[in-house]
Amino acid sequence: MLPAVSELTDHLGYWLRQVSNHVSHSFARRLAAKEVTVAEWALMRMLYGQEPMSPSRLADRMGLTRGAVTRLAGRLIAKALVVREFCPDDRRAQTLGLTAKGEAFVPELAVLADLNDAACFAHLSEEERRVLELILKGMVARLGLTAMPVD
Amino acid sequence: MLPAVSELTDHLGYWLRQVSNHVSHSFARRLAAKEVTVAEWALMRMLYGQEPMSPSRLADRMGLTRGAVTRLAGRLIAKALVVREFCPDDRRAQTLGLTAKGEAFVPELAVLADLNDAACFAHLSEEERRVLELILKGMVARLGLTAMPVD
DNA sequence: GTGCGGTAGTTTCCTAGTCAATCAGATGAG
DNA sequence: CTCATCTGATTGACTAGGAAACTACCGCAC
Repeated sequence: MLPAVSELTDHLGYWLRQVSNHVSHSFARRLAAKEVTVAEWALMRMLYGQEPMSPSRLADRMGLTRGAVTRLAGRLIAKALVVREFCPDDRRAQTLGLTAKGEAFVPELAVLADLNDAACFAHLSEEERRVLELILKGMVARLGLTAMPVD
Repeated sequence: MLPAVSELTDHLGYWLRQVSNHVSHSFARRLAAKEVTVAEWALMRMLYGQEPMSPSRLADRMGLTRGAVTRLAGRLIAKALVVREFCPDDRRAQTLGLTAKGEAFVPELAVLADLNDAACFAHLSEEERRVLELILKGMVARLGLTAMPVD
Protein backbone atom coordinates (compact mmCIF):
# COMPACT_ATOMS: atom_id res chain seq x y z
CA MET A 1 0.00 0.00 0.00
CA LEU A 2 1.36 3.38 -0.99
CA PRO A 3 1.56 6.17 1.55
CA ALA A 4 -1.37 8.54 1.20
CA VAL A 5 -0.28 11.81 -0.28
CA SER A 6 -2.11 15.10 -0.61
CA GLU A 7 -3.87 15.68 -3.90
CA LEU A 8 -2.71 18.44 -6.19
CA THR A 9 -6.20 19.84 -5.88
CA ASP A 10 -5.86 20.09 -2.10
CA HIS A 11 -3.73 23.17 -2.53
CA LEU A 12 -5.03 26.67 -3.00
CA GLY A 13 -1.91 27.31 -5.06
CA TYR A 14 -3.13 24.79 -7.61
CA TRP A 15 -6.41 26.58 -8.18
CA LEU A 16 -4.75 29.95 -8.15
CA ARG A 17 -2.31 28.89 -10.83
CA GLN A 18 -5.01 27.34 -12.92
CA VAL A 19 -7.05 30.54 -12.98
CA SER A 20 -4.07 32.86 -13.31
CA ASN A 21 -2.76 30.86 -16.26
CA HIS A 22 -6.10 31.01 -17.96
CA VAL A 23 -6.33 34.76 -17.57
CA SER A 24 -2.80 35.32 -18.83
CA HIS A 25 -3.10 33.00 -21.80
CA SER A 26 -6.36 34.58 -22.73
CA PHE A 27 -4.69 38.00 -22.63
CA ALA A 28 -1.71 36.70 -24.60
CA ARG A 29 -4.06 35.51 -27.34
CA ARG A 30 -5.69 38.92 -27.56
CA LEU A 31 -2.33 40.66 -27.73
CA ALA A 32 -1.11 38.22 -30.36
CA ALA A 33 -3.70 39.66 -32.74
CA LYS A 34 -1.70 42.90 -32.55
CA GLU A 35 1.60 41.01 -32.74
CA VAL A 36 2.56 41.97 -29.21
CA THR A 37 3.60 39.70 -26.34
CA VAL A 38 2.59 40.17 -22.73
CA ALA A 39 6.14 41.16 -21.76
CA GLU A 40 6.21 43.72 -24.56
CA TRP A 41 2.91 45.14 -23.39
CA ALA A 42 4.16 45.28 -19.82
CA LEU A 43 7.29 47.18 -20.79
CA MET A 44 5.40 49.62 -22.97
CA ARG A 45 2.83 50.22 -20.26
CA MET A 46 5.66 50.94 -17.81
CA LEU A 47 6.98 53.66 -20.08
CA TYR A 48 3.63 55.22 -20.94
CA GLY A 49 3.28 58.69 -19.48
CA GLN A 50 6.67 58.45 -17.78
CA GLU A 51 10.03 59.98 -18.37
CA PRO A 52 12.29 57.62 -20.30
CA MET A 53 13.79 55.13 -17.91
CA SER A 54 16.93 53.00 -17.65
CA PRO A 55 16.81 49.29 -18.50
CA SER A 56 17.91 48.45 -14.96
CA ARG A 57 14.99 50.33 -13.48
CA LEU A 58 12.62 48.54 -15.83
CA ALA A 59 14.17 45.21 -14.89
CA ASP A 60 13.57 45.91 -11.20
CA ARG A 61 10.00 47.00 -11.71
CA MET A 62 9.12 44.16 -14.04
CA GLY A 63 10.83 41.42 -12.09
CA LEU A 64 13.15 40.55 -14.97
CA THR A 65 16.91 40.36 -15.18
CA ARG A 66 18.76 43.13 -16.97
CA GLY A 67 19.69 40.64 -19.66
CA ALA A 68 16.05 39.91 -20.34
CA VAL A 69 15.31 43.64 -20.62
CA THR A 70 18.18 44.11 -23.06
CA ARG A 71 16.61 41.54 -25.35
CA LEU A 72 13.03 42.64 -24.80
CA ALA A 73 13.95 46.25 -25.53
CA GLY A 74 15.79 45.08 -28.63
CA ARG A 75 12.62 43.50 -29.95
CA LEU A 76 10.58 46.61 -29.24
CA ILE A 77 13.18 48.86 -30.84
CA ALA A 78 13.11 46.62 -33.91
CA LYS A 79 9.36 47.21 -34.08
CA ALA A 80 9.94 50.97 -33.70
CA LEU A 81 7.79 51.07 -30.58
CA VAL A 82 10.63 52.05 -28.25
CA VAL A 83 13.72 54.24 -28.61
CA ARG A 84 17.03 53.87 -26.86
CA GLU A 85 18.86 57.04 -25.97
CA PHE A 86 22.37 57.28 -24.60
CA CYS A 87 23.03 59.56 -21.67
CA PRO A 88 25.55 62.25 -22.51
CA ASP A 89 26.78 62.53 -18.93
CA ASP A 90 27.33 58.82 -18.25
CA ARG A 91 28.44 56.85 -21.25
CA ARG A 92 27.50 53.50 -19.71
CA ALA A 93 23.92 54.51 -19.16
CA GLN A 94 21.00 54.66 -21.52
CA THR A 95 17.34 55.36 -21.34
CA LEU A 96 14.33 53.72 -22.96
CA GLY A 97 11.24 55.61 -23.99
CA LEU A 98 8.21 55.10 -26.20
CA THR A 99 8.23 56.32 -29.77
CA ALA A 100 5.21 58.23 -31.04
CA LYS A 101 4.07 54.96 -32.57
CA GLY A 102 4.52 53.19 -29.26
CA GLU A 103 2.69 55.89 -27.37
CA ALA A 104 -0.23 55.73 -29.74
CA PHE A 105 -0.31 51.95 -29.43
CA VAL A 106 -0.58 51.73 -25.64
CA PRO A 107 -4.18 52.96 -25.29
CA GLU A 108 -5.21 50.50 -27.98
CA LEU A 109 -3.62 47.63 -26.07
CA ALA A 110 -5.02 48.88 -22.78
CA VAL A 111 -8.48 48.32 -24.22
CA LEU A 112 -7.57 44.67 -24.72
CA ALA A 113 -6.39 44.45 -21.12
CA ASP A 114 -9.69 45.90 -19.94
CA LEU A 115 -11.69 43.56 -22.14
CA ASN A 116 -9.73 40.56 -21.01
CA ASP A 117 -10.17 41.31 -17.35
CA ALA A 118 -13.84 42.02 -17.81
CA ALA A 119 -14.37 38.78 -19.74
CA CYS A 120 -12.42 36.57 -17.38
CA PHE A 121 -14.11 37.80 -14.24
CA ALA A 122 -17.48 38.51 -15.82
CA HIS A 123 -19.45 35.90 -13.97
CA LEU A 124 -18.26 36.91 -10.51
CA SER A 125 -20.67 38.99 -8.48
CA GLU A 126 -19.69 42.50 -7.47
CA GLU A 127 -19.20 41.18 -3.97
CA GLU A 128 -16.98 38.30 -5.10
CA ARG A 129 -14.80 40.61 -7.14
CA ARG A 130 -14.43 42.93 -4.19
CA VAL A 131 -13.46 40.11 -1.83
CA LEU A 132 -11.06 38.54 -4.30
CA GLU A 133 -9.35 41.87 -4.83
CA LEU A 134 -9.07 42.42 -1.10
CA ILE A 135 -7.57 39.02 -0.45
CA LEU A 136 -5.08 39.27 -3.31
CA LYS A 137 -3.97 42.79 -2.44
CA GLY A 138 -3.65 41.74 1.17
CA MET A 139 -1.39 38.87 0.17
CA VAL A 140 0.77 41.09 -2.01
CA ALA A 141 1.16 43.53 0.86
CA ARG A 142 1.92 40.76 3.33
CA LEU A 143 4.34 38.95 1.06
CA GLY A 144 6.14 42.21 0.28
CA LEU A 145 5.86 41.75 -3.46
CA THR A 146 6.91 44.79 -5.43
CA ALA A 147 7.97 43.73 -8.91
CA MET A 148 5.36 43.49 -11.54
CA PRO A 149 4.82 39.94 -12.75
CA VAL A 150 5.65 39.19 -16.35
CA ASP A 151 6.09 35.47 -16.65
CA MET B 1 -1.98 65.45 -23.22
CA LEU B 2 -1.92 61.66 -23.44
CA PRO B 3 -5.13 59.67 -23.43
CA ALA B 4 -5.85 58.30 -19.98
CA VAL B 5 -5.30 54.57 -19.89
CA SER B 6 -6.21 52.03 -17.24
CA GLU B 7 -3.48 51.19 -14.75
CA LEU B 8 -2.03 47.71 -14.69
CA THR B 9 -3.17 47.56 -11.09
CA ASP B 10 -6.77 48.19 -12.12
CA HIS B 11 -7.02 44.60 -13.26
CA LEU B 12 -7.80 41.65 -11.04
CA GLY B 13 -5.66 39.61 -13.42
CA TYR B 14 -2.65 41.65 -12.39
CA TRP B 15 -3.03 40.84 -8.71
CA LEU B 16 -3.87 37.25 -9.42
CA ARG B 17 -0.73 36.81 -11.46
CA GLN B 18 1.39 38.52 -8.87
CA VAL B 19 0.25 36.18 -6.11
CA SER B 20 0.21 33.07 -8.28
CA ASN B 21 3.76 33.77 -9.43
CA HIS B 22 4.92 34.20 -5.89
CA VAL B 23 3.39 30.92 -4.79
CA SER B 24 4.84 29.03 -7.75
CA HIS B 25 8.30 30.49 -7.45
CA SER B 26 8.32 29.80 -3.78
CA PHE B 27 7.40 26.19 -4.51
CA ALA B 28 10.01 25.98 -7.26
CA ARG B 29 12.69 27.08 -4.79
CA ARG B 30 11.67 24.38 -2.34
CA LEU B 31 11.70 21.72 -5.04
CA ALA B 32 15.07 22.94 -6.30
CA ALA B 33 16.57 21.79 -3.00
CA LYS B 34 15.65 18.27 -4.11
CA GLU B 35 16.80 18.93 -7.67
CA VAL B 36 13.29 18.68 -9.06
CA THR B 37 11.39 21.19 -11.18
CA VAL B 38 7.71 21.98 -10.85
CA ALA B 39 6.93 20.26 -14.14
CA GLU B 40 8.80 17.15 -13.00
CA TRP B 41 6.87 17.13 -9.73
CA ALA B 42 3.60 17.53 -11.59
CA LEU B 43 4.30 14.62 -13.89
CA MET B 44 5.40 12.38 -11.04
CA ARG B 45 2.36 13.29 -8.99
CA MET B 46 0.15 12.44 -11.99
CA LEU B 47 1.62 8.95 -12.10
CA TYR B 48 1.57 8.28 -8.37
CA GLY B 49 -0.89 5.58 -7.44
CA GLN B 50 -2.03 5.24 -11.06
CA GLU B 51 -1.56 2.68 -13.74
CA PRO B 52 1.26 3.68 -16.10
CA MET B 53 -0.07 6.14 -18.65
CA SER B 54 0.72 7.22 -22.19
CA PRO B 55 2.63 10.43 -22.84
CA SER B 56 -0.33 11.76 -24.83
CA ARG B 57 -2.63 11.30 -21.89
CA LEU B 58 -0.15 13.04 -19.63
CA ALA B 59 0.16 15.88 -22.12
CA ASP B 60 -3.61 16.37 -22.11
CA ARG B 61 -3.89 16.31 -18.36
CA MET B 62 -0.94 18.58 -17.77
CA GLY B 63 -1.74 21.07 -20.48
CA LEU B 64 1.52 20.48 -22.31
CA THR B 65 2.24 19.45 -25.88
CA ARG B 66 3.29 15.87 -26.54
CA GLY B 67 6.70 17.17 -27.53
CA ALA B 68 7.14 18.77 -24.13
CA VAL B 69 6.18 15.53 -22.42
CA THR B 70 8.68 13.58 -24.52
CA ARG B 71 11.45 15.85 -23.27
CA LEU B 72 10.18 16.06 -19.69
CA ALA B 73 9.87 12.28 -19.50
CA GLY B 74 13.37 11.99 -20.92
CA ARG B 75 14.74 14.05 -18.05
CA LEU B 76 12.87 11.99 -15.46
CA ILE B 77 14.00 8.74 -17.03
CA ALA B 78 17.57 10.01 -16.93
CA LYS B 79 17.10 10.56 -13.19
CA ALA B 80 15.68 7.04 -12.87
CA LEU B 81 12.43 8.38 -11.42
CA VAL B 82 10.27 7.23 -14.33
CA VAL B 83 10.32 4.20 -16.64
CA ARG B 84 9.17 4.00 -20.22
CA GLU B 85 7.55 0.77 -21.32
CA PHE B 86 6.58 -0.16 -24.85
CA CYS B 87 3.17 -1.65 -25.50
CA PRO B 88 3.34 -5.11 -27.02
CA ASP B 89 -0.02 -4.73 -28.80
CA ASP B 90 0.63 -1.32 -30.41
CA ARG B 91 4.24 -0.77 -31.29
CA ARG B 92 3.83 3.00 -31.63
CA ALA B 93 2.54 3.37 -28.12
CA GLN B 94 4.35 3.48 -24.82
CA THR B 95 3.51 3.99 -21.23
CA LEU B 96 5.20 5.97 -18.46
CA GLY B 97 5.24 4.89 -14.85
CA LEU B 98 7.14 5.69 -11.68
CA THR B 99 10.15 3.64 -10.69
CA ALA B 100 10.41 2.46 -7.08
CA LYS B 101 12.71 5.41 -6.52
CA GLY B 102 10.18 7.77 -8.05
CA GLU B 103 7.36 6.31 -6.02
CA ALA B 104 9.30 6.72 -2.81
CA PHE B 105 10.13 10.31 -3.76
CA VAL B 106 6.59 11.56 -4.31
CA PRO B 107 5.47 11.61 -0.66
CA GLU B 108 8.62 13.50 0.22
CA LEU B 109 7.87 16.13 -2.39
CA ALA B 110 4.21 16.24 -1.40
CA VAL B 111 5.33 17.44 2.01
CA LEU B 112 7.02 20.38 0.32
CA ALA B 113 3.83 21.14 -1.58
CA ASP B 114 1.87 21.11 1.68
CA LEU B 115 4.42 23.30 3.43
CA ASN B 116 4.47 25.75 0.57
CA ASP B 117 0.74 26.12 0.43
CA ALA B 118 0.52 26.47 4.20
CA ALA B 119 3.26 29.11 4.27
CA CYS B 120 1.92 31.16 1.37
CA PHE B 121 -1.63 31.33 2.64
CA ALA B 122 -0.75 31.28 6.34
CA HIS B 123 -1.97 34.74 7.18
CA LEU B 124 -5.40 34.34 5.60
CA SER B 125 -8.23 33.65 8.00
CA GLU B 126 -10.10 30.37 7.75
CA GLU B 127 -12.96 32.32 6.25
CA GLU B 128 -10.77 34.03 3.64
CA ARG B 129 -9.26 30.74 2.56
CA ARG B 130 -12.70 29.24 2.20
CA VAL B 131 -13.97 32.14 0.11
CA LEU B 132 -10.87 32.23 -2.06
CA GLU B 133 -11.16 28.52 -2.75
CA LEU B 134 -14.81 28.88 -3.61
CA ILE B 135 -14.20 31.72 -6.04
CA LEU B 136 -11.28 30.02 -7.74
CA LYS B 137 -13.02 26.67 -8.08
CA GLY B 138 -16.09 28.45 -9.39
CA MET B 139 -14.00 30.15 -12.04
CA VAL B 140 -12.36 26.91 -13.09
CA ALA B 141 -15.74 25.28 -13.41
CA ARG B 142 -17.16 28.23 -15.32
CA LEU B 143 -14.19 28.58 -17.62
CA GLY B 144 -14.21 24.86 -18.33
CA LEU B 145 -10.57 24.40 -17.45
CA THR B 146 -9.48 20.82 -17.27
CA ALA B 147 -5.75 20.61 -17.85
CA MET B 148 -3.51 20.95 -14.89
CA PRO B 149 -1.38 24.09 -15.02
CA VAL B 150 2.34 23.57 -15.26
CA ASP B 151 3.87 26.73 -16.61
C1' DG C 1 47.08 60.64 -12.48
C1' DT C 2 46.67 55.82 -11.39
C1' DG C 3 44.40 52.13 -10.17
C1' DC C 4 40.65 49.70 -7.98
C1' DG C 5 35.95 48.68 -6.86
C1' DG C 6 31.38 49.23 -8.24
C1' DT C 7 27.81 49.95 -11.80
C1' DA C 8 25.29 49.73 -16.64
C1' DG C 9 24.46 47.07 -20.23
C1' DT C 10 25.49 43.01 -23.18
C1' DT C 11 26.46 38.39 -24.25
C1' DT C 12 26.95 33.40 -23.81
C1' DC C 13 25.29 29.22 -22.36
C1' DC C 14 21.61 26.75 -20.47
C1' DT C 15 16.71 25.35 -19.52
C1' DA C 16 12.09 24.52 -20.96
C1' DG C 17 8.50 25.35 -23.52
C1' DT C 18 5.89 25.76 -28.61
C1' DC C 19 4.90 24.55 -33.46
C1' DA C 20 5.44 21.98 -37.36
C1' DA C 21 7.62 18.35 -39.88
C1' DT C 22 8.61 13.61 -39.64
C1' DC C 23 8.68 8.57 -38.87
C1' DA C 24 6.62 4.38 -37.72
C1' DG C 25 2.86 1.70 -36.99
C1' DA C 26 -2.33 0.85 -37.03
C1' DT C 27 -6.68 0.72 -39.50
C1' DG C 28 -10.28 0.79 -42.60
C1' DA C 29 -12.41 1.41 -47.49
C1' DG C 30 -12.43 -0.65 -51.75
C1' DC D 1 -4.45 -7.08 -50.18
C1' DT D 2 -3.13 -2.49 -50.36
C1' DC D 3 -2.97 2.05 -50.00
C1' DA D 4 -4.63 6.36 -47.96
C1' DT D 5 -5.25 8.19 -43.76
C1' DC D 6 -4.96 8.60 -38.96
C1' DT D 7 -2.41 8.34 -34.60
C1' DG D 8 1.63 8.09 -31.12
C1' DA D 9 5.94 9.70 -30.33
C1' DT D 10 10.09 12.17 -31.61
C1' DT D 11 12.83 15.81 -33.57
C1' DG D 12 14.43 20.37 -35.32
C1' DA D 13 13.95 25.18 -35.43
C1' DC D 14 12.54 28.80 -32.68
C1' DT D 15 11.17 31.77 -28.55
C1' DA D 16 11.90 33.67 -24.04
C1' DG D 17 13.99 33.95 -19.82
C1' DG D 18 17.84 33.11 -15.93
C1' DA D 19 22.75 32.96 -14.27
C1' DA D 20 27.01 34.40 -14.68
C1' DA D 21 30.90 36.07 -17.29
C1' DC D 22 32.28 39.98 -19.78
C1' DT D 23 32.97 44.94 -21.45
C1' DA D 24 33.01 49.66 -20.75
C1' DC D 25 32.89 53.23 -17.90
C1' DC D 26 32.46 56.10 -13.59
C1' DG D 27 34.35 57.90 -9.40
C1' DC D 28 37.08 57.82 -5.49
C1' DA D 29 41.31 57.03 -2.53
C1' DC D 30 45.69 57.91 -2.56
